[in-house]
Amino acid sequence: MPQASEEGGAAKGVAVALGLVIVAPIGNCPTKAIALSTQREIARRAKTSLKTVSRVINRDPLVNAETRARIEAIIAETGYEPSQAARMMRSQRSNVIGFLADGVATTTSSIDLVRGAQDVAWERGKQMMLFNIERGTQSADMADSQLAAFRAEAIIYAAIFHQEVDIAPTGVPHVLLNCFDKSGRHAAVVPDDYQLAFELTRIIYERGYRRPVFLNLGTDIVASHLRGKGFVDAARAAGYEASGRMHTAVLSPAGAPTKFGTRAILAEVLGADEKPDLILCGQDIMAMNVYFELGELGLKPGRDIAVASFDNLDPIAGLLQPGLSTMELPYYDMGRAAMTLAIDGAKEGQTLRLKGKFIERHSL
Amino acid sequence: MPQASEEGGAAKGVAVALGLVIVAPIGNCPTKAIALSTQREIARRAKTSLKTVSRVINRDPLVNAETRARIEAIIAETGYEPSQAARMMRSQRSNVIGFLADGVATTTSSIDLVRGAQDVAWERGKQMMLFNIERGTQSADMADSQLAAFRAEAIIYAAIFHQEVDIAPTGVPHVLLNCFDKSGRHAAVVPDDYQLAFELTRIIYERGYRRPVFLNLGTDIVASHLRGKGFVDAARAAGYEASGRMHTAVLSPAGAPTKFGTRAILAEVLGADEKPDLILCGQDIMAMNVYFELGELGLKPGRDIAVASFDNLDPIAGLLQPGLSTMELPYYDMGRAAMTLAIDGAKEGQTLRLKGKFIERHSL
DNA sequence: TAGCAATTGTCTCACGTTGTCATAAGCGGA
DNA sequence: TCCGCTTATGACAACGTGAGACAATTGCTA
Repeated sequence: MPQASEEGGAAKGVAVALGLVIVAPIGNCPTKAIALSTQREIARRAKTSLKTVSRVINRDPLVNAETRARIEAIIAETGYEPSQAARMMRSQRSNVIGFLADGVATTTSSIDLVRGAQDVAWERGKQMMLFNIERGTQSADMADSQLAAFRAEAIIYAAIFHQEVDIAPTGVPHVLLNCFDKSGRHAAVVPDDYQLAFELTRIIYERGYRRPVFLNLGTDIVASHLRGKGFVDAARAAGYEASGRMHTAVLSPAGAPTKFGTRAILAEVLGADEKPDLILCGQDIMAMNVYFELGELGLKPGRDIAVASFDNLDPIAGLLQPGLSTMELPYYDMGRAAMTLAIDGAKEGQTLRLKGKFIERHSL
Repeated sequence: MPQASEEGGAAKGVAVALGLVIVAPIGNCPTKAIALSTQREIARRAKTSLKTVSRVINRDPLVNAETRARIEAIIAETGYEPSQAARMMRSQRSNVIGFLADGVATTTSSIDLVRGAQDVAWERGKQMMLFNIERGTQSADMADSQLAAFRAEAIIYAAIFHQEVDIAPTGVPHVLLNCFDKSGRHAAVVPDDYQLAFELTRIIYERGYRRPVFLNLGTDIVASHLRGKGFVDAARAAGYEASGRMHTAVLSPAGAPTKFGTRAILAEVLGADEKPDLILCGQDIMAMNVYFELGELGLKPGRDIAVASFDNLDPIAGLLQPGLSTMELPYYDMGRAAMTLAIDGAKEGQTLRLKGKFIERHSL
């Protein structure tokens, strides 16, 4: 901590010197009672037996209402919580579900994967243990060890973008989130990228746009292929051929820092005879880039040319001017679905594809 | 005695044979061995005692090298991990540090708070249990209960922006992260907002800018006050009076969806006799807004007028065109510092202020 | 008075691990 | 042969919880 500057006035040196002495009065917390450690202690205070306390905690009906109330009062007063460690020992069930977030937590929208999973875990009385890892590094091994040490009952493995992964099966069932295993060894929850693109394209044609250009993600991206298909199919369903209207607008390989090729593509398509009436971007960040590049060309999104996208990335999509109309990826529901599969069990290789939602703003 | 009978005599071969027969259909996973459950089981396979296995696992030197190798081989082969639950029971130490992220995880940069804390936890052999909560809701109570059930040794409470909070003391020590308690009941780790603004302003004047305008955050924001002071002080240190150059550019109260008042302020200051040569924004998102509004006024940031900001928000700061020069908030180091305090203990009311770093791009 | 239900308590065990203490084997010296 | 010592290993208890078996007590009814 080289950058730290410390506060605390003149007492600093003294306090450090007296560290041990100062520790003693820490327990003097006036607002809340001291947390008691055991049921035995509760029983002692309630002047009853250990077994009766156990009965109350485990909702055994064979307890007198008055006794139950007395014990519950003491439990509430002392803030006692049964020891998870002891419960895990006794019951031989950990109730722990691991969540390995592979780089996930560095983007805002995929936080919703975590939130969805955690909400379900709470609803179902499970403990979710979350680890931010990077695949192939020490962090992944450490997370695995810790989950093994806690005897996790299932593990959710979440990827940062929709991709294929190779996760070796172990003793505990895995659920792949935002990724899948080609061999079908694990259950998976992924966004329905085909549907996302089909639905957005349907809306685009329905609103009268006829010359959309799709600036798609890199060809090594799973979503890219699926969305391209959805785009073309929806156009055909509307009676138009759009297969020539797709461009690859991400130059960097998957996982590397993003390099967009939007500038050159925009120059080309905007210079053509038949000018596009809409730019469909593979992701909101690309759309932001396109906003700037259109601005430099003197074009205002939403007025001179429409823009649409995928992600609904908070807070960018809402803060762009005009607000970006975009297909929201169903991350929260995906998180919920993955945790549900993890708890209830899934058929081997079962894959859930979740639909997205169109978020309307003013760029379309 | 039951161990002795299992180990000895003619039953041995049979037991092993049966063992293989039984194990085979259970663990039909070809890639990795079956995870065994207990040290007793390891001992049985190694034909040794429970205690000797325990010694090997706990690096007790009083074990014959040959015996150690034999046991370690079996442990490696089976992928055995000691049960945390049992260890917690036996040692009466949980090694668990709670991390309550109050809305934190919904912004990218503050993920670094989590990363920093988790890295230190790993380095120190602690288990960090992370909960995304919202203060005052059920989620906060549930997280508290779970941490109590796991007998967490300390709790880190992280806020989404630098603010004062009121956390009642409980039995376990708290470390406040990105927030503080006015009464000084808890240790705290916060960004040194005064330094951030002072340093950025110093650089601004050093580069020859003389008419900066500071579009500060809302007046109810702690950082706002501190940065305003740093701004004015640094200007004075450079020989200029800047107290009249500050505006409040966030109209919404803290925590509510952001409403910027930048448009009106820009119109005013750009219409004045003495036009500003630099717009200093309170946060990168505001800077993004300012980019758009300057664009609509026909001004290009970095060319016609400089822009600087606070946050280094990924990926916005790098993707704006031109890239945004901004003061990075030291979230990763703050997370590390908070976990260090949580593990090693902190003086009551101790406050750590961490300095930020200037990230140079092309808007300045 | 016996019989019964409701309530509470006693006692025991098991979960997996590890600290304490005890035991066993080997070996040199008296 | 015995003692003292080292090295290696094993037996046992206890952490907090929850469950079963069963006894004890009270109050009520047949």
